[in-house]
Amino acid sequence: MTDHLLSKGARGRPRRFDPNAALITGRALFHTHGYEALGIAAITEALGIRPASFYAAFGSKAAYFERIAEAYVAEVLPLEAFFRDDCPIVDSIAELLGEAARTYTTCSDQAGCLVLEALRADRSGEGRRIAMRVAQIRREKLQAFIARGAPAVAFIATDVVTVTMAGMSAAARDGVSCVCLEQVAAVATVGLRSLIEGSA
Amino acid sequence: MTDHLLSKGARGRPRRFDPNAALITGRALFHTHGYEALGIAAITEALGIRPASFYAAFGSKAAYFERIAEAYVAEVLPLEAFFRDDCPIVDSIAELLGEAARTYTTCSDQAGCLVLEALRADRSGEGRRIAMRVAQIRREKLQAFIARGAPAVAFIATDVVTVTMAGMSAAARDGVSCVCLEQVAAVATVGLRSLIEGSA
DNA sequence: TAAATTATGTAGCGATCAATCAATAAATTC
DNA sequence: GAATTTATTGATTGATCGCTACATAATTTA
Repeated sequence: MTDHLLSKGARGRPRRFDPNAALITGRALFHTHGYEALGIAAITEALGIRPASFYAAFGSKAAYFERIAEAYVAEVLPLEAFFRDDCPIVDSIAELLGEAARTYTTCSDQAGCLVLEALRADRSGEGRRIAMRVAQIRREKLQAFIARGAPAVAFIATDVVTVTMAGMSAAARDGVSCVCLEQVAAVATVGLRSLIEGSA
Repeated sequence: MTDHLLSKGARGRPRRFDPNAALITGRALFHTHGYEALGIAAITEALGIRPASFYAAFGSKAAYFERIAEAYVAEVLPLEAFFRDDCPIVDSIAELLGEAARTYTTCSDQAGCLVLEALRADRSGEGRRIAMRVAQIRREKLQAFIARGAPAVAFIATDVVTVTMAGMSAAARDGVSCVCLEQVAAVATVGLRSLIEGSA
């Protein structure tokens, strides 16, 4: 329980809070309020610590968010889990879009994708820079997966998936239900199937 | 040129700026920077006036934005221009999505839809409230148009169009090109055609 | 026990936010 | 010309932003 406080050979005064738990809490806070709208005051109050402790542990709000965003994409809708070589590419995409519909609507006050919504919320700030980088890495990974099964249309198919997921994330934020998004995902899949099979 | 200054029967000291021109300028500013990120200081500097003059003319930043947003939806991608009874509904949608692809990418520093991007940028503020209302009215109008040609699937088709346009606006903001978005629109149209024709 | 190290609490930094106040200037009406 | 009306200028207001300086507290190492 308090292992993190008494770690081996840690000199100096021990922390009174768990940085890992603080990342979990911060993830929920950023998902609910967005990057810009979530202030240090709200973060430190939720964590039960003072700003000085926050900055000693994480460096800056941007660095804190960056760690949270990277952990998020590694855990939520991991592309590796959807794209397997024994499965037609369009079926993988259909699964991904359907699961996105469900994931984006699981919690009403944390609707949509943490990264995609942060990307939209910031126009030029540090939050956008971070979300942009994380989203871009994910996009390239997605394109590589699609290229294995449909190289001729990998670029455009990636754009379609990206646009659809961004739109679904936005719609989820606006209150669109899970079943509606699942239907949207199904319609998008029809178009993608036509695109991919037409290129075979 | 200065007609607005010398309007008939206007008592009191005349304005030194044109409110209509200020709305045009503000539209470009909001489109570029977003609602939250655009401050009164930047607005008044761009208009060449002092904050007090701005508030005397428009009341508040929110009211200023509301007038701009309403003028925007009335002018940009007007639904009435796309949906005519002598035209299959899916063709109207295809035209709308294609034109959205072009509109959203005409100016790189004003990419995407002014209203949809404002909707995404604000999580709970006044900007979101306004953009939400404007977008909702537009959504209902779109659904009514689609229902005339495809009543059985009007709701889901409206969701598909809404999600696609929100995603295209986001992608345009992130630098996706016009031709890419046109291809995305074409793929989405394939799915919609299947949906609508399957319900006939 | 002394020195070194690290985290904490308190307090506040300068900047920016939307919005406003009082005083003044410029027009019309009487 | 005097009164009225409206817009202007200039200086702020209180709140909040991300962030930090400083002294103190709590731990390890020597």
